[in-house]
Amino acid sequence: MRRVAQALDTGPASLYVYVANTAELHAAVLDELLAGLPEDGTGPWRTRLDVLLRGYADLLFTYPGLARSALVLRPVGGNALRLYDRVLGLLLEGGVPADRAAWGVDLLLLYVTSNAAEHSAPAPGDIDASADENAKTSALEHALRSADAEATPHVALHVDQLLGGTPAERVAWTLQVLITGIAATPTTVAGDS
Amino acid sequence: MRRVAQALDTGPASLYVYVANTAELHAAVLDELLAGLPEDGTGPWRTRLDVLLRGYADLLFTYPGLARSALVLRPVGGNALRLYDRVLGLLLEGGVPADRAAWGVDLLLLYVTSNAAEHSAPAPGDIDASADENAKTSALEHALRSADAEATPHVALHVDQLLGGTPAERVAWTLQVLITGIAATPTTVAGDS
DNA sequence: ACCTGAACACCGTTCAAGT
DNA sequence: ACCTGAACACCGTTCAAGT
Repeated sequence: MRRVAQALDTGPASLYVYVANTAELHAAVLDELLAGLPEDGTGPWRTRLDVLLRGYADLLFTYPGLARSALVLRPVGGNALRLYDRVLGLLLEGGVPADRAAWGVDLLLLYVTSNAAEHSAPAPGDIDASADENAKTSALEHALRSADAEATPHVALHVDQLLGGTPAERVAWTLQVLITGIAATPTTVAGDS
Repeated sequence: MRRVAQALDTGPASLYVYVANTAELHAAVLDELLAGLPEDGTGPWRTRLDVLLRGYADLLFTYPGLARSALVLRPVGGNALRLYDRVLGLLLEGGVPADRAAWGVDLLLLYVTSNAAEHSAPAPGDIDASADENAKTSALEHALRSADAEATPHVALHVDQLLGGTPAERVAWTLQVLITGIAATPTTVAGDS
């Protein structure tokens, strides 16, 4: 709030004329940015869904603070609704039954959002995000590699696979997992399909 | 930090003798709490996996601040490793190929963590979390119900399904989606299976 | 050597006082 | 009626000074 106010050459109190709190400000900024998502192209639905979700992911990676905000307070602005609609539309185009597709939208966007939030340094010391990222990765790697084979036999046996793959490979795999699972798993709710 | 220090009848500076920062303190507390997860029982692996993940979810729902911390800084303490090991072991027991199971552990725990973080009020005004929860739900419901049928036709057509299901039903469905997808989706990495 | 009081550098939010 | 300076009530972290 204080930084935004400063950029607008006023005091932080002035912002409260337009937004109720920081969460609302974040939501408004995010919805504005969502207008910049690439338009739908041509090609198979699966590819277009990938492009759309990656576009959203890129946006959230660029502004990790917004990813954290979007996680606790779901975006409900006009552009966010259009994003939901596009994801839902693509799943339906792919032949996913409506009830599964409806719940699946939530899951896909939750994954993209939380993945972006996860790979983000905590807000304050935002000076060197990639150094922080490396520190986190090597802390995890060290913990897994020095795992006790007695206490955690499966981890010890499969360290290389636990740590394997590039971030891009893992994201691609995870999206495939989600879409496959969504298409294959009936909901408990009766309804059209 | 200040609250913890006060509970220990000292100043906040004293804590920095034992931890480097707030993130480390959170990680230590979480790992301590993870020791209280229920032991593995008997029955089909799928049920035991559900019980384990729900136990973790309950813990994170009880301390939403820890869920947010665990999201940005992965737990790597001894008890966290045991949790990874148990989840990995159960997937392997279920016949999931090792490479998929290894990546799947990450995804399952990310989902549980981010779901807990999502359903948590922002830290400061933690007075009435359920009121905040209701406000968020009705804001989402209102946004979806008043969706423009022109701009977002799929959303307009499937509002009831988008909003349908109890939280418990959605969690159960999502876990099924994840496990189904994990078991069915080959990784891009060559290796044992 | 180990601990800590006090200060530093921030936050978001409120409200009385201004125009 | 609309805007905002200044204050309030917090944070996490540092470091010089104490024991």
